Amino acid sequence: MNDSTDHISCDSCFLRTHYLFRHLNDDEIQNIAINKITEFYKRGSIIYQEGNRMKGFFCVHKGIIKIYKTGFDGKEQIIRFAKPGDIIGYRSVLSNEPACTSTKVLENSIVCHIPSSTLFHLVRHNGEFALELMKLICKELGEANSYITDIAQKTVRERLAETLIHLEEEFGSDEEGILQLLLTREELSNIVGTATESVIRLLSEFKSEQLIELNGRKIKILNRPGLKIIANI
Amino acid sequence: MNDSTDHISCDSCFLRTHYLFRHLNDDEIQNIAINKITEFYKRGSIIYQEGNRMKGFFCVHKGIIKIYKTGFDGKEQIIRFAKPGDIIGYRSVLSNEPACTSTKVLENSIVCHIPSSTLFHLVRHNGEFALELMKLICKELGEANSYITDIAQKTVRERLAETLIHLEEEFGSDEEGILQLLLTREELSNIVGTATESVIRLLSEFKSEQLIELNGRKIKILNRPGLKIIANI
DNA sequence: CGGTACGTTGAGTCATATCAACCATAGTGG
DNA sequence: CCACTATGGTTGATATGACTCAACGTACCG
Repeated sequence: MNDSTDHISCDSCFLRTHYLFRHLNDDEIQNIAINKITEFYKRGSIIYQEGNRMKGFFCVHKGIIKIYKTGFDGKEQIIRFAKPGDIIGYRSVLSNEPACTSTKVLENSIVCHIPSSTLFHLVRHNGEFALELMKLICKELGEANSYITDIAQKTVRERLAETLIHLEEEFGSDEEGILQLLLTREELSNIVGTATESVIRLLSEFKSEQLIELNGRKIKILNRPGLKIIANI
Repeated sequence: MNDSTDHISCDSCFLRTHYLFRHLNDDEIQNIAINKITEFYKRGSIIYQEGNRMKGFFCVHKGIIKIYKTGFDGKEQIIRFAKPGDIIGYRSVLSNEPACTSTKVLENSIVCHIPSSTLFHLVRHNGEFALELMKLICKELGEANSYITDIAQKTVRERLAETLIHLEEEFGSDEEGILQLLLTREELSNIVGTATESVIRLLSEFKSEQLIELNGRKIKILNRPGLKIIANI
């Protein structure tokens, strides 16, 4: 399912100057470079699953990954997506608990595995890194809290409209205005928290209301403000 | 609404050796002691609200506080509760964003306000503290993720049963087996994410099924395993 | 004593889930 | 090359969980 490809150099990695890693000094980068393992994962492969003991976390270099929990009846609930620059699996490492989510690759991905010890060392010895990481976790927490309120209070129709808006904000759309991230109807329903059939029906409602255009998995937003009104945002 | 009562000494505070603060050295404790403000909040008062700019975070010394978001139609969604030893408001401080939740006092509380600068200083200079704080945030994040899955996939009946179990686990019950934390039906509905009437109906269903005993806000769990089966846990 | 907040119950409605059938597509293996 | 299977998408019919609205009871408080 995955190949080890040690081609990505940390020095030249675009993530060097972005996000989390901008406060690392040369030694710290070297430490990561020595200990990291770069892996290629094909679409459909699973990086880790609920219950796994994690030996480190992953930094996404390329690709898109969905992060989900499995409900007791086996239905997936998608929690978020990870894209280049995002890190996954850090929660379990920091808490020293088994993973509470699973991660599946949606677009062929290159991820770097960084061992737990490196993470702990950085948090302990680089305050700026610790702060940056905390900000990131807090951002995720804030989003999770909003998500809770949405799912608890909004209708499926509202949530679906909101999901479309979010998908465009997070992954953008191509020249033709088609959402970059192609999802199955079932995956959409696993974000919204509803039945697949409901997503299908509501999408065609949106289509007949001239809000979107449909072509298989390709979704084009025609009327963003209209969708936002439906979504109450 | 609140009085400044500077009686709580950090040296003798029971939180000194617990949770988050166990890795602080004497200087760091002194720094907190000098800069903190101890405040008393009466039942019903609001410590901070969505949108507020935070100048620091709060450490709960005594009392119980509910943390909630307000949906667009004004309905509260309770995210979690804070009890002695918990900290609140840190998310906004760390992210340097306005508060995204509001906090209301359910039981008369004593909280210590610790300024942002102290928090940042600790994270930057005490790696063990940073790690401990991260664990705490990660725990909250893990719970939020489970909550999302629950609300999205379980029925109201299942969620209400689960809520009762959680309330007992978190706050315990007295000698008679009555849940310590007394909530209005509306507050229960704001945890579960449903209408007040639905909570009332389901509670009396549970009662007639001998799962619980009701006496106003006092709820006594008679059949915990039964509730867990309903809740799917 | 009137006001306010909370709790309860009933009736009606609607959004959404469920079940079932069917179609399209692509990949597989004999 | 065709039958076979799996996966995903669509539609219709039906069932029902949960919400809304409305009325009323209760308790406490100033």
